[in-house]
Amino acid sequence: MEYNHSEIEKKWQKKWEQEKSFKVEVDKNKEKFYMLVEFPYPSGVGLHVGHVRVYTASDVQARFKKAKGYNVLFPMGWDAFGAPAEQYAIKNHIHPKKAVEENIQVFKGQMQDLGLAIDWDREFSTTDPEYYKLTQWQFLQFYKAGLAYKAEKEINWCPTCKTGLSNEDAQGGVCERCGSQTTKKLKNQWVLRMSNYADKLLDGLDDTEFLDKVKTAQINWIGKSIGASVKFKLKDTDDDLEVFTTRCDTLFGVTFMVMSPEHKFLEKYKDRIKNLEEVKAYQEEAKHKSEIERTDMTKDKTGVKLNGLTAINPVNGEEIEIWISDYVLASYGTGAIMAVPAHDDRDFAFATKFGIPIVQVIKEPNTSEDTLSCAYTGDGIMINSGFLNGIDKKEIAIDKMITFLEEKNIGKKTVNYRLQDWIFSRQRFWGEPIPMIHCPECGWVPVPDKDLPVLLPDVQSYEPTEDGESPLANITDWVNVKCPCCGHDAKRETDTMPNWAGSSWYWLRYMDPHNNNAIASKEALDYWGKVDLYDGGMEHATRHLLYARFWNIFLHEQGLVPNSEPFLKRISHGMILGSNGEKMSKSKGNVVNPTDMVKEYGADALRLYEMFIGDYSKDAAWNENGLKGCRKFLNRIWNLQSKLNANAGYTPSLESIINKTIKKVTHDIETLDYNTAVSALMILLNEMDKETSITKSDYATILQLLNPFAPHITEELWSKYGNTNKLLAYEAWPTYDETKTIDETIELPVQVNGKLKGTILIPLNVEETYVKDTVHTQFADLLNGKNIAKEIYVKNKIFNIVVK
RNA sequence: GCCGAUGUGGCGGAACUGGCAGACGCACAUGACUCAAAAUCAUGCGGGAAACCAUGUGGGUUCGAGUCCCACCAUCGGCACCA
Repeated sequence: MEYNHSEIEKKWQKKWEQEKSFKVEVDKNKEKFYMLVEFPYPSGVGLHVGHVRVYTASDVQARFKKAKGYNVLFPMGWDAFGAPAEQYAIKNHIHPKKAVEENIQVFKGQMQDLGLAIDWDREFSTTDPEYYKLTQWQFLQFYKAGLAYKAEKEINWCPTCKTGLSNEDAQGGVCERCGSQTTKKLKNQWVLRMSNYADKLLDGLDDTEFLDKVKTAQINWIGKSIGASVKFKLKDTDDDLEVFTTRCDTLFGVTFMVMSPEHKFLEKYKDRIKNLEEVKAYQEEAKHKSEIERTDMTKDKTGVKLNGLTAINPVNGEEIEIWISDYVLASYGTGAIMAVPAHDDRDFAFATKFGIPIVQVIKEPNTSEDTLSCAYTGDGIMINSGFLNGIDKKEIAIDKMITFLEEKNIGKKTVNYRLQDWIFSRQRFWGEPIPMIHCPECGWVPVPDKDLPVLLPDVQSYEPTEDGESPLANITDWVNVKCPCCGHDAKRETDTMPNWAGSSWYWLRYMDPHNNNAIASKEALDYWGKVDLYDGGMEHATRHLLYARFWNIFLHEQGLVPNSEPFLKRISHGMILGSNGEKMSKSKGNVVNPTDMVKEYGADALRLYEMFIGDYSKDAAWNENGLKGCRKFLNRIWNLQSKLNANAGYTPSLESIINKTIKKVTHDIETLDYNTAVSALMILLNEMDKETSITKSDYATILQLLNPFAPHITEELWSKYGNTNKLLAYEAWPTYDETKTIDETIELPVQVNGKLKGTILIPLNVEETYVKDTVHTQFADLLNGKNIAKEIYVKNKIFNIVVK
């Protein structure tokens, strides 16, 4: 017999809503648990079955922790600024605000159909003026702390989106919004000083329980590297050409230097450069290359020698030629390097191509000194290196060189980071306006707090402009204002914030979402504290997660939030792939719509299936037959009601398996092993089905254990057969008796030479002689005429006989 | 190139600190019910006639290895002309 899922699911969803079953308030008598899942962009296409997996897993945690007695905060909201909403609006010729409203309704409806235990009273969108007022206010705190500045910067530029991008948004030279190749463009930008926080972002990881791969991704992105800065005198000038190196021990092997094509000395000393035309041509060429072309390692090295400029090696006074090449990046270190071709692959390739001398300073073991067919980068004895000669450990040589450089004041120990400041300006319409005003008299002036929020104006066209200006720049009514300082005519900043701004503090807002005066009340911030469990995709490991931590560390320093680190534990989930094992996409025709699945099989079956589909952290391919199987399981749970008898307590023959299952499901939910938790429930059902009848207690327990996965059907059956009149959603999690999870008789495997020959039944913890006798009796045939060399008994585990 | 992860039946996947490999589900096969089909229920289901052989490949440690060690192969992910 099948149950009517639509009827039951609607019934309980309505009940939970009416009773506000999942509404939560600060309650200091209870321990809190904050379950956070990344809030979605409400795009036009609706929920993906991948969302269902993540939200269900979070919901299982939320319901489970609630049943365990925690005060659970499980909120949801909308990250609605940024590309998807804007693209959808442009395509459908509606205002982004309207598009967002429509899409939120679709998303929310789909989430409610899943029966998620969300406190909807805490819902908000990053595009709500009440919310972005506070985003703007926080930007101003960065500004006032000297951490937001406007600067002419070489930035990543997406020619398709016509907007600037941060380094994080242009990873690998590809625009995160549209996938186009990015180029470099010099632009006046708002920037946040995130690089000042590199060490704090690294050290803070120790206070988290992030997955190792998440930590590693962040550590790689921050890219801390310890070395030395060294000054090379520019011959016949007062300037030094400063470089950063991690191998200052090879300083005697420097035979040339390389500046990036953007280096400022090229402009400063253009009069001295004799081949300026050639240099200019090279600079121009570099400028027009995309990031991908520039960083393509397979291409040949290119470069131009600067005629008329030379440097002096500070350790031996030798004159060194200077080149420019695009393999040196303007954005890292000092934008110039000392080249040691004997011991660096890139420098070696460059020197070989252009016929520059190569001086070996580290002796490669077991070779003669003059056979260098490629750069040698290993350990060896220092040679041709003056006071370093004979040292055979690079650490010692480096230390000695740093001491020398510092004594002579020509260099010092330096730390460099790959992490750069956060380019915070976007030339797009659909984002938070940056609340700054430019006055010809006063310069940049922050919008006073009382004038926040700076609302987005209603406009005719929100398409990006050709000239790289924000679409807001054309709206003169909006742009022209009086200076808040002196009253002079002034202009608003027309750039908007990146979509990462709104998501950089949203978890704080959930704590107290209707507070008109502050991010959240002190009471709420103190009580809810850190997010206990934060679920999100790996694609955010070096973007959202880095920005959010940076933002929170800053707020903490300002005394605005109690913790420096916002998230205790970060986990990531695998994707749901199409049935062909490929990523779901319209063009591949393998998209599964969760709404169709809910209609046909029910939300409970869909939830259960997505929890059962496989290891939560790994990708899994969709298989509708698997979903059918889970629906079948729920039908069998439903039909179990026909087997109920009037006996009290657990059925004796089921007592052990019930206790074991409570233990396993509890453990597996805690360790996020949802698939094995579901499997344990299936095993329990199979056992119950074998009985001719079961008790109400038997039934009640399996319903409770199943409840986090399939909340509707269990709630319905609980209302008929449960132990209490309360909703199952309010019931405490079942407990188990450890002694009842232990079997008194065990089946012991018996091996001969490590190969399984059979099993014997023995009482638990029985003495070894008994086991030995039993084995010898039961396996007499096998042992007959054999020479027993050794017998190994591992208590209650195995009996192994070694024969010759 | 560096760092990390993964590799188990036809498929998704189980297997705690080394101790019965393949739990659970799907698919498949046979049977029951049915005029028939679907649904449901029951049984079987890694290979091999068997001894045995099987957890990417080749070695090793061990009474015993999916699990530990060494080498390699493959796939995926992160970083990458980062000095």
